Order: sequence, then C-alpha cells, then structure tokens
Amino acid sequence: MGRGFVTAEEVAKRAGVSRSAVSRTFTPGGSVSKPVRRKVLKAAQELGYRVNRLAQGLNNDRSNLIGVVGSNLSSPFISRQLDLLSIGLLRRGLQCLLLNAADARKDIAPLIELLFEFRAQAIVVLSGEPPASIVDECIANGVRLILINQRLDRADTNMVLSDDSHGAHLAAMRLIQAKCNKVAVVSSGSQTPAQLRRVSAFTQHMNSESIEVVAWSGGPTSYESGYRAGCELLLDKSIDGAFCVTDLLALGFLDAARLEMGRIVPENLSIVGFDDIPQAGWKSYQLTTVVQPLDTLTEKVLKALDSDEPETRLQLVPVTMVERTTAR
Amino acid sequence: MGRGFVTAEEVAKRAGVSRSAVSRTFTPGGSVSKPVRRKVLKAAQELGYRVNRLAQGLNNDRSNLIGVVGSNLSSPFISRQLDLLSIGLLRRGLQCLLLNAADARKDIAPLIELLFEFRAQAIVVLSGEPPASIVDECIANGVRLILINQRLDRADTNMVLSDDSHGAHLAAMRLIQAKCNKVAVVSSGSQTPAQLRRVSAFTQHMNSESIEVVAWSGGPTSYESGYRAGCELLLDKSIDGAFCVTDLLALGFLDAARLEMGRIVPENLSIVGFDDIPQAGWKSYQLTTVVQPLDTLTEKVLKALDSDEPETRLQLVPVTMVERTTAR
DNA sequence: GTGAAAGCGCTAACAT
DNA sequence: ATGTTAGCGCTTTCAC
Repeated sequence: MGRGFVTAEEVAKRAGVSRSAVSRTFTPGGSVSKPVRRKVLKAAQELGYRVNRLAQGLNNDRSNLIGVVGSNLSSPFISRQLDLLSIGLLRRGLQCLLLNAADARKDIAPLIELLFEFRAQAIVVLSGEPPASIVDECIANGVRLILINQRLDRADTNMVLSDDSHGAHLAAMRLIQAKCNKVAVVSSGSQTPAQLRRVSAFTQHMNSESIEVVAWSGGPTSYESGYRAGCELLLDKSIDGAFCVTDLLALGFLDAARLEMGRIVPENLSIVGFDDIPQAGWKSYQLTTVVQPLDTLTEKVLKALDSDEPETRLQLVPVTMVERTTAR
Repeated sequence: MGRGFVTAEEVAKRAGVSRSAVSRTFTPGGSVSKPVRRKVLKAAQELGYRVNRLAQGLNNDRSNLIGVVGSNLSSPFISRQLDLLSIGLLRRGLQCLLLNAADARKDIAPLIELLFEFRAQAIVVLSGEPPASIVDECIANGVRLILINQRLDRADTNMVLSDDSHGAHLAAMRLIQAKCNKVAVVSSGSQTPAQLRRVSAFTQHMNSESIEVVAWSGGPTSYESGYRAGCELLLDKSIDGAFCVTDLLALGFLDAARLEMGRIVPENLSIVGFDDIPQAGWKSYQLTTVVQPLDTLTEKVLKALDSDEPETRLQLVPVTMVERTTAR
C-alpha cells in the first residue's frame, strides 16, 4: 500500500527472484539459500523495503496488536502502569494500540469495538468496566480480554487485581495500632469498584473493633479532592486517623491537615494511603501506605496475554504496607 | 481474518446481496439503496460483523495509525503529554500506536522502523532524537514526522517546541529580581537538547549580568537527582538562587534545601523550575516555575498532523512564568 | 444502484 | 531451495 512504500514485488524484480523468495527471506523460519537471501537483502536495502505487517497479519490471523484502554493516563499510578505495560509488550514483540477513554468515561464499549476492527489480539482494560455484551463478543471472536483491578462476576474473563480487601485491612490494623479513636475513610466520587472494595473492607474492619468511622467521598481521584476532604473532615477535632483509598487523595489530605488545619502528623493525626506512588516517598510527605506491586501486577497481565491456562483467570496480587512517617 | 471474526462475504450471503454491497454500506460515501443497506445492517448485526480496518487500509493507503514513541512515560510531564495527545488523536479518528522507548534510550531508530512496517501515517516523537537516515526515510515514504521539544537542523521536518531560551531568560530575570548573588543551574545527566538549551540560555543571561553561576548535572531527570543536587550544591552557603531545568528536579532540590540543608525558601534561597507539572502546585511546594502550555503544544502537534502547510514546520510555543512562593 | 472482477501486499500450500 | 498459484478481507473500477 501506500504513499511511497516499496513492495516485495519490486524487491523481487530487482533481485531477480520470485516474490516468495523475498517473503521467505523476511520470514523467521523461511528456507532460502545463502546467495538468494543475500541478493534479496541487498535489493531490499537499496530500495528501502519494509515488510507490511498489516498485509502480513491478513494471512497470519495475528495482528500483533494489543489494545489498551484506560483513562486518567496522567495520574501517577496509571501512567506508571501504562509505562510498564508498554515496555513489556514491546519486549514480547507486541504492539500497543492505546485508546484513551477520557472522553468515554462511563462507556468504553465503542473503544473496544474499535479495537475489534483493528483485530487486536487481546485487550487490556486499565480502567472502566466493559458491558457484558462486549465481553461476550471478545470470547466469540477469540480476543483475550484482561481486566485490571476490576472484578467481573464471570469465569471466562482474565482479571488481575490487587488484594484491595487485604490492603484495607492492613490500613485498618495500622490505624488501630496508632490508637485512633475516630477515623475517616476518604474516597473519590468516581466510586470505582476498587475504591468501593477498599472503603467497605476498611469500614467493616473498624466496625468490628467498634471504632467510629466517618466516610467522605467526592470529586475526581485527585490531590485536590483529598485536600478538600481534609479541610472539611478535620473541622471535627476528634478525628485522629484517616485512610485515603488512593495516595493522591492522601497527599492532598495530608497537606490540608498540616498546612490548613493545623494538625501535627502523626502526633495527633495518623494517615494511611493506598498505591505507593512515587510522590508518597518524597521527603515532604513520607506517606505510610499500602503498596500495590505494579511490577508483579504487570507481569501477571503479560503472562495472561500469552498463556492459555484457564487457571489464571482471576489473579489476586498480594499487597504490603510500607511504613513511613504519617502513622503514629 | 482470523480466529472467529465474521467476514463481509458471510454478511453478503446472509443478506442476499453482493460482497460489494456490504462494503459500500460500511463506507462513508458508498451509494446503496435504503432497503439494501437495511438488509446488510441487519445481517451484520446478527452475525456480529466488524469491518477489518487492517484489510481496509491495504487498499486505502491510509492505516489510520499514528506512531508515538517516547520514554519516561510515567514522568508527570510526559504522561500528561501522552494523555492529551492520545485524547486528541482519538477525537480525530486516529489510532495511537504507542512504542515505549525505555529500552531503546539512545537509539529510537528500530522503533521507528517498526512503525514503518505498520504503515503508520505519521510518527510523533516525544523524546529521543531520530538519526538523519530515519528522517530521510520518513520523507521518502510520505510519513509525516513530528518532533516534540527537539530541534533538528533541517527544514523538512515538523518540530514543535517550547521556547526554552525564553523560559530560561524568564527564570534568570526572576532570580535577578530576587537579588541573587550566586546561582546554581541544575539539570539531569541525560543532557537532552531541551535541557541543554535551558542551561545555556540561563547561563548566558546570568553571565551578561555578571552573576556567578555554578552548574550541576547528573542522574536521570528525577526528584531524586534534584534532591542530590540540593544536598551537594547547598553545602556552599553563598548560593542563594537556583534554576532547575525541570520541575521534578526542582521539587527534589526544594526538599533537600528545606529538609536537609536547613535553608529557608524563599528567604535565603530562591528556586525556579520549568514545566509546571501538577505537583509544582501542591501546597507543600508552591513552586515558582516556567510553564510549558501543554494544551497548545498538543494542539499544534495535532494540527501538524493533518495540515500540509509547510509554514508550520517549526513551531515555537511561548512559555510563561507562574509566580508561586519559592522565589523572593 | 448493483454485481463481477481486479487488485492492495503479503503468506502458504503446492509443485518441481 | 525455488517459482507458481491461491488465497487473506477489503475497496474500487467497470459494466449494466
């Protein structure tokens, strides 16, 4: 096709061989004699020939394209996820077709349909919940679907997610250890399943310990929302602990606590976050938080990409707690 | 092609029409009668048909694929750039083929060659400098090449870049206004052209004002490098100003200054950054910095993508200064 | 408006 | 090992 791209036929002509000889030369397993290969390579070099992978995939039935859809691509957590994922894909010889779901927000179906049209071999969903009909279509067409931090109630989909409940329990235990009497749990207004799981597991744990918890949620998942939460919640002087279900929220909350509400952290307020984004480790923050091991998470995603084993349907990635300085 | 995807032929058969009728139905300008179109659409719906864009592009000579190559995808600045870019591409009906150059670092040529093989219509380079041979090949094949914050010495390439020199001048003027007597200029060890331009423009300006400047550079472009720079440079008590060519560096530097080296900012040390990443506005930092207007920058990139006007070869995006609290 | 046929660039099965 | 042939799924003349 195309503007000016050289075709295999032209190369064949110049090298004085058949079209298939050219094809074979550029096919890993192809059986071509040294001299022919040399001639082909020479001609290709001179002409500036590049195989057309699109045409290649037409026969192969493997496009080598992996669709990646997600929103919030510039948030510290997601961007790192995308970074690792795209590196891993490239290493495996796979191409990353990135679809930003920012405009789609609630309905990522059209994006996935687009991916179908490009014959993506697999689709990785970083955020957003695909409707059941789409999931069905994936299966019908043999397109592997991998959901990250999303739990669908069906056994035929690949899901890899952090152990949110356990993470929330760790946070709860840490705040109990800090001897908190009344704690806040803050989440964003977007109410993603992951955040919901963290909030509910945390609340449940605290309730069982008879510790009062006040829930706050609002705005997007951002520093600003956390800051607002801090300003509003900390008017209540009796709150002496907080679990922010996302580091971004936690950092905003922390700034509000110290800089706006006159709290001393951790002396009269303990804060625990979730994710362990780079900023959580910055000297001004030193946030105690639950870490999602992004590398192993990504690894599992990549493995789910090429392994056919159905045992790896739902993979729960264990989380840990990193102790820094914001919890007493 | 492939696994289970339905082809246009199957749709044609079920609808009782010709293959071309199906094709026309799914082609924007196609002339099909209402009844035929209806039948086709119905059959397609029932069968779950999806046009194969790969095959489509084979005739069209337009793949709709835009290659994007860059590294450091999880840094606040680049990730935001990618975020905006991918949104813009999608809005224009273009697909984003993302190639992470993390492994490539110095040589992005192989990645661009890969993009050729996928017949990308255009290639956007976020970071890294493509060798001349590759640029030639782009032109030869009619692939538009767009370089961001990279200045190549040739008139046949699209480049959109922030006005680094002017930004550096703004920073210099600000530090002069703060009555600094001895200033540091810190950059990373990666020595990207953009950073180099900032350093040299700044130094030049300061020299012309006879203000002593000490240059530091090392490590990757990160918070940590900035922190290290701060720890090392601020042993010299006479340094009372610093221009960090990147906000990430500036934030690390700032933390080192306050938390490690006992400096009071801005009282006895003024700091100016560059980029205006979100974290620069966080309450704990409130960094005075030069802002790169990412939205207009992205806009220009997108425009360069589809406009053929050669006047838009080299586009300089004006920068401004945002005053916060780190400069006296 | 519609179908038949040719062709996009490539690979693979089939001969030789 | 090499050339010939037949597709891959689609669009696009070209007739009618």
